[in-house]
Amino acid sequence: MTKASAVRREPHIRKDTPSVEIGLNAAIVSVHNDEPVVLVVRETADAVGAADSLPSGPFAPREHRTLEIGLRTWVREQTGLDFGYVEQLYTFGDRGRHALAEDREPHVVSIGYLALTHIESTDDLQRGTWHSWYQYFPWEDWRRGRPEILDRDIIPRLKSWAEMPPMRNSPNRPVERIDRLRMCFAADGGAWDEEKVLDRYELLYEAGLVAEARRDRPELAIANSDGEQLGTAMIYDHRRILATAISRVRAKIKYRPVIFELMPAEFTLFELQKTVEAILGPHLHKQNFRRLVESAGLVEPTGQVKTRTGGRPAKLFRFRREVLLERPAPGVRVKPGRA
Amino acid sequence: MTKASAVRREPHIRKDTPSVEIGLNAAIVSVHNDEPVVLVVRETADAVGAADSLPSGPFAPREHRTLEIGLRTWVREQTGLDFGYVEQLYTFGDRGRHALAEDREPHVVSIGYLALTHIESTDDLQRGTWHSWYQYFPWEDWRRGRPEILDRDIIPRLKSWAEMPPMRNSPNRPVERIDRLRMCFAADGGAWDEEKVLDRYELLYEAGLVAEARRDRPELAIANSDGEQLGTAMIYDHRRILATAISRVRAKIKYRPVIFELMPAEFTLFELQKTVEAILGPHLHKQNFRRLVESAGLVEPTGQVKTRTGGRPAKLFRFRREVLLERPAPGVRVKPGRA
DNA sequence: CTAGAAATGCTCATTTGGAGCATTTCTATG
DNA sequence: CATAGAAATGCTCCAAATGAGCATTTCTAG
Repeated sequence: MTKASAVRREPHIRKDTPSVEIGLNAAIVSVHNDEPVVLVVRETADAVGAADSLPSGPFAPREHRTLEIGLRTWVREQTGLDFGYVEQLYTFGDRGRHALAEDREPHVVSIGYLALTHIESTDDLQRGTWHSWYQYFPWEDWRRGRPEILDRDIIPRLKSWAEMPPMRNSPNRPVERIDRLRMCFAADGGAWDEEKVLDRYELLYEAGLVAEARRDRPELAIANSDGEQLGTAMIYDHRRILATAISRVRAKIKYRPVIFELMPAEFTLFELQKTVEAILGPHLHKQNFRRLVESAGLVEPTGQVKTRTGGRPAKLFRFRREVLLERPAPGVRVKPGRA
Repeated sequence: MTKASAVRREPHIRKDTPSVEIGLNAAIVSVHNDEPVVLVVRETADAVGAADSLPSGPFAPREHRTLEIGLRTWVREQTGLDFGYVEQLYTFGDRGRHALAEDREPHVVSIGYLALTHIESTDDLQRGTWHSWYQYFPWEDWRRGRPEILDRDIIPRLKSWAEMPPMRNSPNRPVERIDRLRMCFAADGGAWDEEKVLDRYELLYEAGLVAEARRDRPELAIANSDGEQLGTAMIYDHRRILATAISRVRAKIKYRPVIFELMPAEFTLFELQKTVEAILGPHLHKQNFRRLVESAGLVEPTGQVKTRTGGRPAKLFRFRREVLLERPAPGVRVKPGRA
């Protein structure tokens, strides 16, 4: 390979570049009744293979001044919802990976976004279908202890996949598979890391255990047709985008005060804790949680109290914005990997 | 706004969507002689307005099976370098933001990547131009204490920008500007957060203080033509991508063992510390750093020692891969915000 | 042989984080 | 009205992690 002499003069302007379409996809997350939920647009069920999808649409540079404006436009059109907080997650170049490989389809690159919102009104509730995110990822639901589906369905099937001789053309040696299984699913005694949602989904996809994998690589369907469905499938790569979203929120609330995007203006500390636990999984010591958020300066009392809590009235708090100016990375710094 | 009834049937396939070109850009980072460096492709200087750029090229879905393969292809072609570790950073929808707004140009969306590599040979050194990243961001260089450019040029000019009445059409109220200034640049007594590289660059861009802003919005050029250049400019949005890359590495080495991508196979703990300090800024207590990486299980001794270190010979260590299986988020957990 | 520079080993005071006991103050109920 | 039950809150204790610095060991240069 020659060196810098090979530099092309104008690498950015090529007339013969085939066109690419950009899809914008929003994982809109909220917490309702202590349940983490995501806004899905249900496709009509009369079509065969209909599946849930995230609000989404193509980026039209002439109409949308920025990617984010395009996203907000599509979401507003499809659900009527105006969300506040949004951040970009990731750009996937192979959505519905092999399924759309036919050369006549325009190649679609999809950009996933995470939006956080608080459901204020029943109106908000009816703007689409809010589904618990655990419907798509039942193995992530540790609220009632370690989910059975792990030891009953997932780990055994992944184990046999990991021990299988890797297919030709696959760069994965078996040792790597077994290691990834251990890392992602805490197979032998390791600690469960609640942030590895995406890694787990991608492992299941590679192993051909989620419906999307069988959809994209029909040759897998025969081998893995038995056994329980692992979560509800979604259209294209939307479940992967949702997995990315969950990973991101779970990581981010620890060093950015984004949890307050999910709260009303005033709340009790226990309500805040319940919301954090909805996102991360329930494992927080009540008194220590209180000490944590108060001493971090994340909240301040409003002076009001809330009665009919079932016990002693609780002080109401609000988010203390000044914390952003005081600390470099303010967030609910619960320790990772103890769900 | 109506609700879910407005859902479009096939939001992903629109024949009338204008074409978009995707640019792939690599910030290839290394550490050479304790200096953090990035691989730039220098444009010929004979053209007016020539500027440094990152290795980059358009994504061609027919030729490139994935985005990442496309990126590697362009980098190999332009520099001859094969890097190992790479991760996607962010997708920018408005590169060279207003400059290319002419409707006839194809709209370009650029995806930035971060690659980490160790410079093995002098051959690697000659594959392009390795520039210290502080050439582009002199205000990030705290190796000899707080950089003078901050108090001499940056903060005063940002202060007057923050106090200026916001332009019409701008949603920023002055109070927000002053707060962002405080957050990003630790204006009054706050702690400098070494991870906020991108935030600082974007603030300078908005304030019209970097050359790219004057290039994209010529009306700013008059107001801000005086004063020192703030760092070397780059083509399109490449400096923004580099800022994103620096932010990401600085954050990531704290919870992922990516620092070892920058190291040779064997190294002394002090060499490791120097590399970390090159990335983060120098502020580490030697003995505690050693305790940190050893007790975290990040490294293991090879049994060899390295002499001619200028003093007592140093034990050689290597990265201990098993740590990935043992800990959820292994990294050099130095405290944030103390550079 | 000696000074200087690094590498290494250890100690000590603080801070932070995990657990649990004890008290206070509501609501629901007989 | 008195009492049980449920939460909210206040505090204490202990162990682990972190920040600083002193002391020793073992090279190289001169």
